[in-house]
Amino acid sequence: MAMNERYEPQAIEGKWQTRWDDAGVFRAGRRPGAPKKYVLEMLPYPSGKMHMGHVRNYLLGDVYARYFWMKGFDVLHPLGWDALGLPAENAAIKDGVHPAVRTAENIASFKKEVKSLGYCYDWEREVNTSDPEYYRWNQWFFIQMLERGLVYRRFSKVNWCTGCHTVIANEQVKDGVCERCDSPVVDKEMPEWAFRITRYSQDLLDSLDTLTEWPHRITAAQRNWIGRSDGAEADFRVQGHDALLRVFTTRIDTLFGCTYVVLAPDHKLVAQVTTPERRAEVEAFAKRMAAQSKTERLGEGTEKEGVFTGAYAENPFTGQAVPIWIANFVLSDYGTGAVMSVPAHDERDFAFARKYSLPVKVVIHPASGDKLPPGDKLEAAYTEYGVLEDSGAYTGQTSEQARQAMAASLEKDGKGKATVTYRQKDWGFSRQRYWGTPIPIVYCEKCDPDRNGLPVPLEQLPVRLPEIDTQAVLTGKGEPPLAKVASWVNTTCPKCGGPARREAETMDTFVDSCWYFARYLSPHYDAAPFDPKEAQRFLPVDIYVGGPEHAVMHLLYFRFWTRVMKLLGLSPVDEPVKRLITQGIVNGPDGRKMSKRWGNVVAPSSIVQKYGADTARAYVLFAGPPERDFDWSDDQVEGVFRFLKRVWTLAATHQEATAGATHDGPYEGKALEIRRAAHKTLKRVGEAIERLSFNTAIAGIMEGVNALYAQGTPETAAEKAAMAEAVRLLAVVLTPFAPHIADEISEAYGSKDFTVAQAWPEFDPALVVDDVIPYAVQVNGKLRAEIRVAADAAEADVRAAAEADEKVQAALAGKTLRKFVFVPKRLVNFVAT
RNA sequence: GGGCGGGUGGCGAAACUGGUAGACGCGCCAGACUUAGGAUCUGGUACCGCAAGGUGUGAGGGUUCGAGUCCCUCCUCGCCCA
Repeated sequence: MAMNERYEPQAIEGKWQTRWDDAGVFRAGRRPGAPKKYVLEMLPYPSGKMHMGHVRNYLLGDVYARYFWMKGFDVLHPLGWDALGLPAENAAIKDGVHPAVRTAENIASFKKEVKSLGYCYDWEREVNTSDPEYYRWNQWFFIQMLERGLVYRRFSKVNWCTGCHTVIANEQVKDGVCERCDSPVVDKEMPEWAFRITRYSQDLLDSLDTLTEWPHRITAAQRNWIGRSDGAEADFRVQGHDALLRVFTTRIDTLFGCTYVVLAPDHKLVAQVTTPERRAEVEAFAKRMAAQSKTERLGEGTEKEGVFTGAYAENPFTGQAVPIWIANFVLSDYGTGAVMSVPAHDERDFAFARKYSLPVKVVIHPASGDKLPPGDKLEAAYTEYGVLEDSGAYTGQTSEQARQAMAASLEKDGKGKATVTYRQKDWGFSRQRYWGTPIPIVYCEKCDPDRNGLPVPLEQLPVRLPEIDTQAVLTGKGEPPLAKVASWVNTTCPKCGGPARREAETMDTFVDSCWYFARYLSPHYDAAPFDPKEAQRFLPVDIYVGGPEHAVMHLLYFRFWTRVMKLLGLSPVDEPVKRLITQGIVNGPDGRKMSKRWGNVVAPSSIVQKYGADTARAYVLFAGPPERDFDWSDDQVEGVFRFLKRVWTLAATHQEATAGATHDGPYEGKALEIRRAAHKTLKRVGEAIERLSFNTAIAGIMEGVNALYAQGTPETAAEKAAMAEAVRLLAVVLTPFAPHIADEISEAYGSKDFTVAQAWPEFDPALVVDDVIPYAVQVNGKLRAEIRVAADAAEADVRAAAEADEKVQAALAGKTLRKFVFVPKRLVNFVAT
């Protein structure tokens, strides 16, 4: 069929999307004998409208998925919906629309937009986390984990968001406010359910070393978040009491410099050891601290403060008595909730000691250079490692030696030991919300008087969310919404059959995204969360694309869950993802984050409408490297559109004349140049894709198109055949970036198959090397001339050609040659004085 | 404060293991075709200079025949963690 003269994306894109769908070209499993690739983008929360961040995210995966199809792999590239969660419920509180209704609407419109960009998803595998057939497996995992001690109920201080009226995770607290709604977060004592992720802290840490294809910043963030710290515990005897005070320190080598110890205000020994005359002040202080949040207590500008308890503790090595204080900067849930203070060698302790006139004793000196002044003259804490002084038997040892020796000695005497602590805490996942996975637990007063909770029997899963009167139940206030649904919350005990109550809390939605990547393997499987046979075939994910903001939440939780799935015998892999790609942000044209507030939002739909999906795709990829942020530019979009028009015009111009052109003999002259341009482009684009350099891949195609234009109209049969081949190859290399125009051109040039179903051809090595190449000629490192010589010219020939150049001769005149540098196929350098 | 990234033309950016800095695109300038063009095509475009030539990758030093790239000191912007 003859191509239209004008490039009209609107006229072709919908057609190809329908054809791809109808033919099912993107269905995984079509090539059972071929090696697989699993390409995945992070599960989207379906807001009504797609934004550019989504477009970019899915494109990065899409380029790979298409490229891998063409490379002959069996590709799994699915998409689904993170459909439970707060935004839909918050909206319901405002306008009374049931979250399920709103979510369904949002998914429908979001999906329509996704489809308009021509992504190559296998829609047969779409999953929706709000479907009971999905969340029943959250419940199933919960029960399996409960049986294995990986889920437990605890009574603890939780982060309570005053805006969302729910508990949120540590990771969701930013600067003391909720990252979702910016409301203040306060500490609240509540019972909650938690995953024992800390059982895997060390493994999650060690295994980071195997994630060699993850961005360094992400593994670094996880390492930091897990926060392993190697330290020691030491017991101080409390004078006048039969009590030991256990402190945690990372600097046991400074123990001889300890001049006081500090307890967390809520440490359990405080009440016991405080002397009667200090009691009033200590209690008042503790009460004040209890009312403050963690961030208030530890915030940047917060003054260190504390009070003396009146009690004394004995240094386990020297027996020396030091006062016991309580202070705001010691937290009960880190380490042992008690620290030994060594003001000479810790900044915080130093500031505290100076404020309250406590003694400062120097016990570490720098390994080289001047010694420190005595404690009372010290101007700042010396916190580096060094050599011990005034430290009994350890004097003269280095910090490193003393850390080992002192911890060993404590352990031998039963006064302490070397320990490892982690900053990472267990993952509290109870949420006082409706639109989440019901926690499959019932409370029976008869069978379970301690209210530990009884698991719902597996055969009764899923525990479905009840139908509700939205306005009556979702008020945003008070007890968990499900507690108000009497017909649901009142149930029978699975053990005795008597009356019981259901757990009214729901799960954090991060649970959903922990294992969705495995559900895609067999989205309708009903014997387990997924089919282990498929896991053997498709796991791990080969390429995972998403935002770097998920460095420590989702990406840590789902690594944890991967371990659970292995433990349960479902999956064979240790890590979920081989290669992680974190994409940069698409900012507005003004350089600010796209936001309604700034009025700088560029809607993907408007770009698709005006220029077509191919332009939107190619522009977003051309704008810069995947990991980097970029500012939207309307002018650059125009430029990319212009490029696609050039591609179209090139193809349309030569279509008729080259149709059926064949040539058997060798190619020469213009025909050869056309073939060279095409094969060089093929090589360059393939290499750029492998390197994740999509912007230069597109630049390479642009160069190829420019080179073909420069060749003008093909005249001979050889030229026509070469041009037809070149246009077909152009369609091939365009496929990952601009698949619609690629298929349209390919079809017009006689192809019977989708470009994505064709093989990515091998370039002809003979066509990508030039016969004559330029050499740079330098004299003393400065460029003086450029010469063109045969590509296979020997050093002597290149040198002779270089010496023959006038400019080189001028530069060398009157000088003595000291050295000659020859870099094959690059440059020569005359070093002369 | 700690960790991690970045600083290259008027702008977005290229430059594989040290080897012609600025590919490709935008913008701008000129020309062609046009009644016209903000369509399209062709050419030019780092800076200074008429030119020869010189200078240039945040600043300063170093290693090297040769440094955007490696080493040291510093400035600056961004993100994450405190």
